[in-house]
Amino acid sequence: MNRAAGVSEVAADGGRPAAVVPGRRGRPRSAAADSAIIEAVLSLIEDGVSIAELSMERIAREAGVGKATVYRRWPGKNALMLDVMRSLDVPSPPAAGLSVRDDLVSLLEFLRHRGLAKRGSALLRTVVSHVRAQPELWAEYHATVIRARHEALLGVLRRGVANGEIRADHDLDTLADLFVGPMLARALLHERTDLPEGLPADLVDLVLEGVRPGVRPAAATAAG
Amino acid sequence: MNRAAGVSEVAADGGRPAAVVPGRRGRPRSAAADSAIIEAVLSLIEDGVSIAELSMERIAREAGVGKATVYRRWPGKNALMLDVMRSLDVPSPPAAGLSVRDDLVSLLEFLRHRGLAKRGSALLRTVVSHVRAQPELWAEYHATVIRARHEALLGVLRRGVANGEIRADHDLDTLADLFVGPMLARALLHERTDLPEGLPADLVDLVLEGVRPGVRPAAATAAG
DNA sequence: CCGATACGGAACGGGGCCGTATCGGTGACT
DNA sequence: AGTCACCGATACGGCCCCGTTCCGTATCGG
Repeated sequence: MNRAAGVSEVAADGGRPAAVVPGRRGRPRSAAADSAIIEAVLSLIEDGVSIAELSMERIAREAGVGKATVYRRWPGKNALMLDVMRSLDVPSPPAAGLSVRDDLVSLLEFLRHRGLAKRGSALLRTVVSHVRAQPELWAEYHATVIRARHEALLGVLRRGVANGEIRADHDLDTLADLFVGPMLARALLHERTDLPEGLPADLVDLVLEGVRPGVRPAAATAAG
Repeated sequence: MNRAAGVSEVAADGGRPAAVVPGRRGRPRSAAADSAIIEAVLSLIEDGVSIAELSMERIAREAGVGKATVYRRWPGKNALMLDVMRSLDVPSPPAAGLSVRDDLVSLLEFLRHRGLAKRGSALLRTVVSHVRAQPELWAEYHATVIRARHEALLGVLRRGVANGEIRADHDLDTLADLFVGPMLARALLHERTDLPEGLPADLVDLVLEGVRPGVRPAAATAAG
């Protein structure tokens, strides 16, 4: 566990089970092994095994795979974990194009399912905890996954600013946090970590309309 | 690391370096050792040592203390970490009593300093990551620290509902997340994890007034 | 067919940590 | 003065893990 995990072992190739070189001699890599290993990690974590208790040996055992087969694909646990994280990510939200409000809802809805949903939640929380605590891994994950999501959200917000649905007098990054943050808080801070069905819509409307009671017409109206 | 960390070793006494029994014979426990140990953990983490790399042996070494001295106080690493977390917590926010809006700001301001502030941030993030990943520890920490903060926030919100500053048509827990979540998002998701000075006030006003541009009595700026 | 590379399994030497025990010494009680 | 629990230090057996290397076998390209 404590053998001073190689710092740059991730940056090397960015992870990934090493695409098989086309003009390759000999027996090809088994795709089954690839997924068996990833699945083993996920399954162990889902069973409540903390990351600290995960060793390469145990992972290989659970996957029914030789240790060498794991090391042939990843240089170490960090690189493996990074791929596990990536495997939890899905390509991208479609970004429908309805009203900005609806886009926001579906973006948060996407978050609700992915990552923060019931089953995956223990899983993602555990993995994220580990990655978060390791600067190298975190930087990589941030650049890969989080930034993409953030950009998607920013896109929607920009559209909202352009068409007047979103106020223009604040930093867009801050506004983005207003939408994502409550989901995060709910998933991380409370005892029940599953996110109820209607939450995204509720949150979006609340954030849009504000917490103050004053009644608002749907669109802009000069009050006072 | 992987010796199946005793599950209930925390619940026993809830941690804490074992208050010295009054009618006690012999040499009393050294309070200096108590704090040296806690400080050692903090210092190591601040130096970027991941929790997985923290061993009781190393902690004792860093603290200039015999291993036995550590084990005399805490039954294991989990209990120790729990106390370390607690040591990061400060008694409580004063809860001033100005306008509800101002109370919210100072509550978030309190959060900004405590826990999420610059220096403590790496520290708290690391420790929290570890605790979060261990259900036993998390439950304990949640019951002790998080619940208290949440209740304080709920109190302010209730006052707001009573005097009309806060809308009454939503779950208070949800509203609470609206305020805390963005702070969390900012501290956890971004690359710069320090929270700028004016953030709490900005957030509170944004959440209160809403993200829609429609002009409101209190807010001047009308966009587009 | 042959050489190359993969596979699962097992073993290797090296190392760190766990939690306990045992030192000689120390200091606050009675 | 005497007692007794503390102190730091050191050592212990046991365990697990690391990352590599070696098997014998399987499966590809040439």
